[in-house]
Amino acid sequence: MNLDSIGDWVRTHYSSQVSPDLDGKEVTLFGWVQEVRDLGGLRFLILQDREGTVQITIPKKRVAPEVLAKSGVLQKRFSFGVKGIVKKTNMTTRGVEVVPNGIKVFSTATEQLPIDITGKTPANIEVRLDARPLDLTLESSLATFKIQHVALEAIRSFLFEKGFMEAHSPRIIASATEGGAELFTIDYFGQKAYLAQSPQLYKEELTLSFEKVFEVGPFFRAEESHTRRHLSEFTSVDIELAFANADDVMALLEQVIHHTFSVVKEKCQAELTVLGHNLEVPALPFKRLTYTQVLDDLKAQGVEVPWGEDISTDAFRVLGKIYPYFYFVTDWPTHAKAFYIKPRDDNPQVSEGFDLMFGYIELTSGGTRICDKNQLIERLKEKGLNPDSFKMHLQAFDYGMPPHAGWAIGLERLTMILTGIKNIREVTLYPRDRVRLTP
RNA sequence: GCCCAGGUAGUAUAGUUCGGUCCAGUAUAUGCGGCUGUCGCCCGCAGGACCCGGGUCCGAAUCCCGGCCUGGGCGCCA
Repeated sequence: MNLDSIGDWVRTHYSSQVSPDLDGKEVTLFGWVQEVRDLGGLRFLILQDREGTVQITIPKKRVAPEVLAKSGVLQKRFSFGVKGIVKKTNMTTRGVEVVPNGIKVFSTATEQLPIDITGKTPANIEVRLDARPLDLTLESSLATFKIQHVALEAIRSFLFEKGFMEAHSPRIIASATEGGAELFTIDYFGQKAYLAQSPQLYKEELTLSFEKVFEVGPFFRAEESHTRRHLSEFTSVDIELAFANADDVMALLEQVIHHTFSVVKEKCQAELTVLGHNLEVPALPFKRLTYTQVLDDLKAQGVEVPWGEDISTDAFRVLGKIYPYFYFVTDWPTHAKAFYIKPRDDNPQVSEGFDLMFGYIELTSGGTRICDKNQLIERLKEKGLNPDSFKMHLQAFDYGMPPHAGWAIGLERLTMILTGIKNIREVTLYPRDRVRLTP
C-alpha cells in the first residue's frame, strides 16, 4: 500500500472543534479510524483524535475517484488525514459531518486488534494492560488521564498560589528513608543503593531553605501487595511546610482537595460523562475523627480494636460504611506512626499524625514532624532504627530545623476517587506491580 | 509472605454441578459478498478456541495430580 506524507497539510481543527457553525468551511483533520460503516453507496468513517470523534461521510457517487479509493483502504486504527467541507446536518448525533475532498493515509494497523476500541466488548484488565498503547486510545482511557492531568494542574497551581516551591529530590538513595525493609535495592557502581520510597527526609530538610516545598514524582515500594489500590511504583504529591503543625496542613489539604474537585468538575464534564461518574465536590471542613473516636464507632458496629493497635482494612471497610466520603483520622498512637511524626506535648502516647481517608481508602497521610534532634534520635531508637544510619539527615537538625508539618497524597488513589475507577492499575499509564514489569 | 478464585477463538462469555447430547454454543471482532443516511447499522457466507504435562476411564473442556499463568483478598501502605 502506498502511504502518504503530511506534505503541506496542517491541522486546522480537532474533531471536537468541528461544529455546525463551520458549515460550508474547509477543515483539515488528522487522527485515526475508529470505525467504518459501509452502507453500499455511502460510507461513514469515524475519525478519532485525542479530543473526540467526528464523522466523515463519503457519498460514493459524488466524491472524486481518488478520495473514494483512499477511503476504501482505511481500516480501524489507520492513521489518516482528511481535508473536507463541514456540513451541518441533523443526521448525526454531533450535528455535523465532513465530506472529504482529499484523504491521506499515513499508516496502517493490524487487521485484528487485541482489544475492541469501540468499547462494545470490554476486555479484562490484564489484556488491556498488555495492549496498553492501544488501550490508551479508548475514549474512557483518554478521559481518565485527562482528569488526572487536570487534577494535577489544579494542585500545582493551587500550591504555587500559596507560595510553595516545587522540588526534585533524589530517587537513588544510600539508606532506608523510613527504616522499612520494603525498598528495592540497586547496584550503584558497585555500592548498594535503594530506590526512594518517599521524599520525606529531603522535603523536611528543604523546610530549612525553601520553607514551603512540594514534590510530585514516582516512588517505589517493594511490598508484595496484591490489591486494587497498591502499586510498586506510584506517584506521590508531597508537601512540607515550615512553621506549621498538623492542623495547618490539614486545612491546606482539604482546600487542595476541594479546589481540585471543583476544577475537575468544571473542566472535565465531558470526561466524567464518558466514565459515567457523577463527581460531587466535597463540603468543607472534612470530618475530623480521633483514633479513639474511630475505635468507639467500630465498637458500636461490633468491631473490637484494642487501643494502640493498627486499624485493619476490614475495620476500615466497616468505618467507610459509616463515613463514605472524606474524613480525617487524627491522634494516632505514637508507636503506630513513623519515627518522624511528632508525639503530642500533652500526651506523648498520642501523635500529631493524621490520615485522610476516603471510605476505606487511605488517600493521604501526614502530620506534624519532630524538629528536636534529641527527640528524633529517641524515636529512631524506639523504632529499632540506628541513628548512625541517619547521620546525614540528622545534620539538618543542627542548623535550626523549624517546626514543620506536611503530607503526601497518592496521585493514583486520588485519580481513582475522581474517576470512580476501582482498580489503581487502570489509572496508571504503565503500572508496575508484583507481577507486572511490562509494557 | 499468607489465603481464595480462575484459565474455552482477537475480545467477552456459555458449557464444568452429576464425564457421553460438544470433532464445543453465543456475541463481538476479522475476511469475502450485498446494501445511499449509518451512528452497538443491517443481511448472507467463511475461518478462528478447551493453558501445559501426566493420570483415571470404553469415553475428559468437564474428574485427579503436577506445573505455568492470571485475577482478587489480607498484611503493608499512598
